[in-house]
Formats: sequence, C-alpha cells, structure tokens
Amino acid sequence: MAEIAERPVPAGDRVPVEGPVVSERPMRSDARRNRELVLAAAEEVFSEIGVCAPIEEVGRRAGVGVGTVCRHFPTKQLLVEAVLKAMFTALLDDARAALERSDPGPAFRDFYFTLSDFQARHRVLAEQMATAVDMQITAPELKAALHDAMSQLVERAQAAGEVRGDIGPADVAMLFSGLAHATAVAGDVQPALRRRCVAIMLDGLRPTEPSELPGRPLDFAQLDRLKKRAKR
Amino acid sequence: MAEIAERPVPAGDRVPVEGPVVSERPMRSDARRNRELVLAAAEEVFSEIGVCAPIEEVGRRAGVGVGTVCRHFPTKQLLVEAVLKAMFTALLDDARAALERSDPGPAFRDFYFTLSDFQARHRVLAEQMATAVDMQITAPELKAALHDAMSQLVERAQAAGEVRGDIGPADVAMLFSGLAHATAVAGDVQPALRRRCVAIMLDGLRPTEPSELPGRPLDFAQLDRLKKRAKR
DNA sequence: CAATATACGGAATACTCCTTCCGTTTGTCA
DNA sequence: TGACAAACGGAAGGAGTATTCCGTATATTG
Repeated sequence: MAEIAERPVPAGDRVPVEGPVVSERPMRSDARRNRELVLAAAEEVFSEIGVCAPIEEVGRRAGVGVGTVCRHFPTKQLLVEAVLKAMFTALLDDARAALERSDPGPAFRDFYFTLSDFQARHRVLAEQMATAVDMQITAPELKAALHDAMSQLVERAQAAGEVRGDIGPADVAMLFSGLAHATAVAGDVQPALRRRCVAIMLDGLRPTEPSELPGRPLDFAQLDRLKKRAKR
Repeated sequence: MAEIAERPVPAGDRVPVEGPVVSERPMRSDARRNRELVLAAAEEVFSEIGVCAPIEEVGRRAGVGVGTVCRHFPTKQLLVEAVLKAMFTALLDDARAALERSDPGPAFRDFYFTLSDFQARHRVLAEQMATAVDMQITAPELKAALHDAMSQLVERAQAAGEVRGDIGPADVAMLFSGLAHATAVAGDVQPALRRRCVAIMLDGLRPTEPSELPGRPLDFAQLDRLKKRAKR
C-alpha cells in the first residue's frame, strides 16, 4: 500500500470517481480548465517535493483554492493516481518506441537510461513505482500494457543475445525500481552517479560470464501473484 | 534530511542528549531496564512497520507508557538514531569480519548478500541508508568507520582482480541502498527475487567485459561533499 | 440580460501523532 | 521501615494537513 494518506482519511460519502461522475453533461468551461491546471500543478509539485506535499501547495501552484482541488479529485489518493496515470502513459510511449527499434540490445539499454532520468525528474513516479500497487485500481490495463512492453523489451534483447537468458522481467523491474527509489529519497543528488549505477546494472544483465543466479526468473504475472499472496 | 519527523516538531527546551545527561548518578534500576525494553521494542516496531510507526506502538510493545518512551528519548528522531546506531554497529562488525578474510572477492560479495538480508529484516536501516544523514549528528565516527571498512572491502576486491577497477565505493553504496529501499517499501515481498538482484548487481561489478562507465568513480568523502553542496 | 445550475474559495472540521505535564507509584538509602 | 527523589502512565496540549461545507461568484442558456 503506498504511503500517500499519511494523514487522516475521513473518507467522505462522495462517490470516489475520478473526474465528473459519468458524463451527464459537459463540465463548465472553467471547471475543465481548472482541472487541467490542477493536474499540471500536481505533477510539478509532487515531482519537486514528493507525494507528501500538501494539497494546498498544489492549489496555490494551480492558482485555485483547496476546495477546487478536492472537488476535482475528492481524495489525495485519486489525485496522485491521476498524475501517475499521465506519467505511466508517457512511459508506455517510450517503451513502445523502443520496441520499434531494430537493435534490441541498445534499445533495451537506452530505454532504461531514459527511464532512470525520467524517474529522477518525477519523484511521484519513482516513489510509487517501487510498490506500484495503486494503479491496479485505477488503470489496470495501463499497467498491464506497460508490463507487456517491458517484458517484450527484455525478451527481444535476450533473443538477440544481448541480455543473459537466466533473468526475467521482474528482475529488471526490481533492479530499476530500487534505483528509482533511492533517487527519489536522496533527491537525485548526483545524476552522474545514478547513471553509473544504471550502467553497472546493465552490465550485470549482459550475457558474458553470468554467475549462477539464485532462484528462477519471474515475469510480472508471477510477481503479482506472489505480492498478492504476501499481502494475506 | 530523513523523513522521520513527518509530524510537528515542537522541539522542547530539553537538552537533546541521547540518554541520561552525562552520568550524574546511576539510573534507577527500573529506568535502566525500561530503556533497554524501549530500544528493543523500537527496533522491532520500526523494522516491521517503518520509521513512521507511532511512538505509542513502541511503548505498547515495550510494555511502558508513551511518557516513558519520551523521557528516555526526548525526540522521535533521537529514538530512531539510537536504533540506527545499534544497527550500524552490528554492520560494522560484519564489515570488519569480512576484511579479516583472505579471499577478498567472495568476502566482498558475501558481505553484500548479508547486508541485503540484514536490510530486508530491518526497514529502519534500509530506509535511512539511502539518505543516511542523521548519523552525522549522533555518531559521525561510526559512520566514518563503516565507510572506511566498506571502502577497503571494495579496494581489496579490486586489488584481487575480482571487482572492476573503474568503480568507487559510492557506486556500490548507491547500488545497494537502492535495492534496500525498494525492499523496505515493498516489504521484502520476494526474498528470492531480491537475492537475484544482488547477484546481478555483483555481476555488474565484475571485471569481465566492463562497459565504458559514464563519469568517474567516487569515494564516500567526495559523495558527502557533493551531497552537502546539493543541499545549498 | 435574467435566471439558474455549477463551480469557486477558503474557513471550519476532523483526525493522527509527537511532546509535555502532572498526579501517582516505586526504587533507594539511611 | 520510612522518607524522598526518580520514574511511571497516560491524559492534555499542540501542530500539520486532508476533507467538508457553505456563502459567493460565474458560465450557460433562452
């Protein structure tokens, strides 16, 4: 469970739907505009300060009152998820672009360098990616698509002999979510150092002289199943 | 800055010394006992729940009231630091034991497997290691000693040709603090997966076919300097 | 342009958690 | 064993912040 609601969660009776309920009638123009402003501000604020940034700050940055923020996103959780959704979408685009390339090895590696930079720029994503559990509620299909793309990226690189065969997508994900998290916490103190670490991890994934890895490779589905089991 | 004080920090006027002020007269027996109980409970609670676990829970687990917890450790920060200090000490012992060994490569690798397990068991340590800034106040010499031991561990492994020469201690530290953090957040869902990642990272550190790493190797002192500069 | 449903701002509310305070209990020492 | 300083427990105090509420302002529509 992500640590978003670090404060009370009175949980109103309001239906916790993301935007306007269904689409009874189009939102008023100012409402539509404000919604976008808030979303943009939230992305900015969360990326700078972290998820625990006060909602008021988001409102200030967007030039609206807290009330407005909370009307559009009845819960902080929902606001975070909306931001996450936008970012995951961007990420998915990146991954798909990497899949278009004809050089699977470099494409794979470039993707992870880019991912790391991206995460360094966006604390929210980095903070949440390590656990990335919330999306399951809001946008499972997005998460699934991303997992799918990332898995393919690994598999192609493996098929091309550019990544050792005894690893699974889950290994890669864990490796990078760790780095992302460290980055988020430490505030990307030294981008150069971070990139070195990416390079080192990628080297660890190369096929030459692999050590005998403990355990067996996992894909995302297996990982999810294990996570769920662990929760009980 | 570690995220310990996620709540108000009224900061009493009380002198923020760790235990009893100096040693005017020996603590009463019950006080001494309770202090130990609290420390043990804190280690347990923080490791299970994380640093943001309420102080009251620590008290409950120790079988004492909040008042008692706060008398012994006037500030939550101080309590966390006391726990950290104990754990860093244990870690230092491990590192020194590793330095005794005559097989620098395996000693280096074993140490990091052990470290990872240790961090997985103790969220506090994992959470703090990524930033590891607080010790600077309480026990700078401990931190320095640990850094020293870890640096030596790397250097010996390098001298023995078991670790590539183009990395620095800071690389290793960042690599592992990331994994630790991910582990802490996800609650060590899959220990096997974590160990695989340790193995992969260690492979990345092996000397065979190193890719050209970006940037230059850093040691802890340089890293510290950079962190400080970043803070301004 | 008037009428009205929507949306707005921000004060009030609610809740958690750290810290302090104080009346009560307990170890210590003669 | 009695006196008293030290320590205890837990209630009160204080702070920060998510969420709700409501009087006011503003798009929209005819």
